[in-house]
Amino acid sequence: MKVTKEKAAQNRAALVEAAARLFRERGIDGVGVAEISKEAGLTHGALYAQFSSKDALAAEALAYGSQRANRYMAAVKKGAATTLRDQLDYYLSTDHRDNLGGGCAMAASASEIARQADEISARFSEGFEQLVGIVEATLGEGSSRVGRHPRALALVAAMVGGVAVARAVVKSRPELSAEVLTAVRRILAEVGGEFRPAPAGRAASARSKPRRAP
Amino acid sequence: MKVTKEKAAQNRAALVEAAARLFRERGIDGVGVAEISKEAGLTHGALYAQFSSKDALAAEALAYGSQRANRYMAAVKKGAATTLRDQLDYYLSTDHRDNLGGGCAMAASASEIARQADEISARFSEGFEQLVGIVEATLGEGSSRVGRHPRALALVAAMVGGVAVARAVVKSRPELSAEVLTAVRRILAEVGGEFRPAPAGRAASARSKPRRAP
DNA sequence: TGTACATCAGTGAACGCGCGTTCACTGATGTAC
DNA sequence: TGTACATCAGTGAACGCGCGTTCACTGATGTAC
Repeated sequence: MKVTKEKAAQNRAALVEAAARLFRERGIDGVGVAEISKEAGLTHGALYAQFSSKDALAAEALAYGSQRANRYMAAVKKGAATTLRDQLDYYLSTDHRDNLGGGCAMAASASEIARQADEISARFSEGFEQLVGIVEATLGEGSSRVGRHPRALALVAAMVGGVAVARAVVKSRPELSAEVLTAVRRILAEVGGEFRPAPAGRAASARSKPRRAP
Repeated sequence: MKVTKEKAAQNRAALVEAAARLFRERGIDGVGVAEISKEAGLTHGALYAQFSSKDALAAEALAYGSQRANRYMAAVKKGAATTLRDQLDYYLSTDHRDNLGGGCAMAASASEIARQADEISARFSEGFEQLVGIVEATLGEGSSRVGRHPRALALVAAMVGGVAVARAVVKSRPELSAEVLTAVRRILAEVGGEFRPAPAGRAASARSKPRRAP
């Protein structure tokens, strides 16, 4: 039966929300349209009244999830300016690692996206660029020879890889998983320019090495 | 009909090789046992004479693929010692990005592994640690406060993330994909200690910033 | 405001299909004598 | 070395199952008059 426009919009939103969570938890190919519909309190027929295909829903769910997660990243620290350190502490935390369904969609699906429909990978690219912009805004000057924008690209790619790897190894090697998160967090803080090595002195002349020949 | 032990071993190897390639190209859930068997010149029944399940084959295929790929990484530069730069140039190349089936199994499957059977994620962890060891062996001293081992953990996680992200965005944003590879390559070379910023001078006093307060 | 009716979101049965796995069977291998 | 036979890798039909998608139908909504 027909429902009010308002109710129909609510149903559509419920489908997107359920899909966003389930796809992150179990992958796009790992969840069926029946389960998504049921989770949203509907039948699978209703899904096809709202979306032309499962792929179309997946694309919208990815865009929705990215918006939501990126908004969170942009304001991790409540009531004060968010720094790169705050972002890294959240993104590369065990909490985020263990929260598949509620975390970053890119970390949850990075290596699967290449095999998905074009509309899905296009939404991934948009979410990625948006997160790069958010991270870039917090970058310090640092000591790197690499500019801010490419540094932000590398940071986000490394953050995605860090969480994906930490999730992949956590079942068999939980300590290794935590070490990966910590290592990536520390290295990226240095790259981002918040930590900087002491410029000289620091009992370090024995450590200094001649610069690599070209 | 029965075949010689030698032929049976060849058939088993052909199954593992076909599975390793196909799983990397299309994901473990994206390839059926029928296709793997056909690719190896057998029927799916033969697969079950060699392996107890698809998951068991996937675990062995992942181990096989990791061995193969890591052996390559350990000796990228032919006829001379392989440096970190050689490894980064290969791993973060467009060639590697575009060679799903022949490249690193971790980059191809990182975000899917968390959802797979325990035996599969255990093989991932082993391959990851092995690659960390290979990369660690080429690390320079660098200017980082972070030790060699955690630096190697972060490097490999970032390499995996860089290739996974580059693959995810290449269909919709090929230039962005190339930029990601280049950015990650340059940043990781710095982290690895092969590039180091000029310690002082270099028309840089205006660039230097006071160290962050604790 | 009241009535008539076209619209269309949602239902649920049905579609063809490919999945992983099982199993009775085949027949060359390789062992026991 | 020659013969008898148990082994078992591989075949191919069949299994139940869940998948994405379609479609005839329902009935409250919302519009036209």
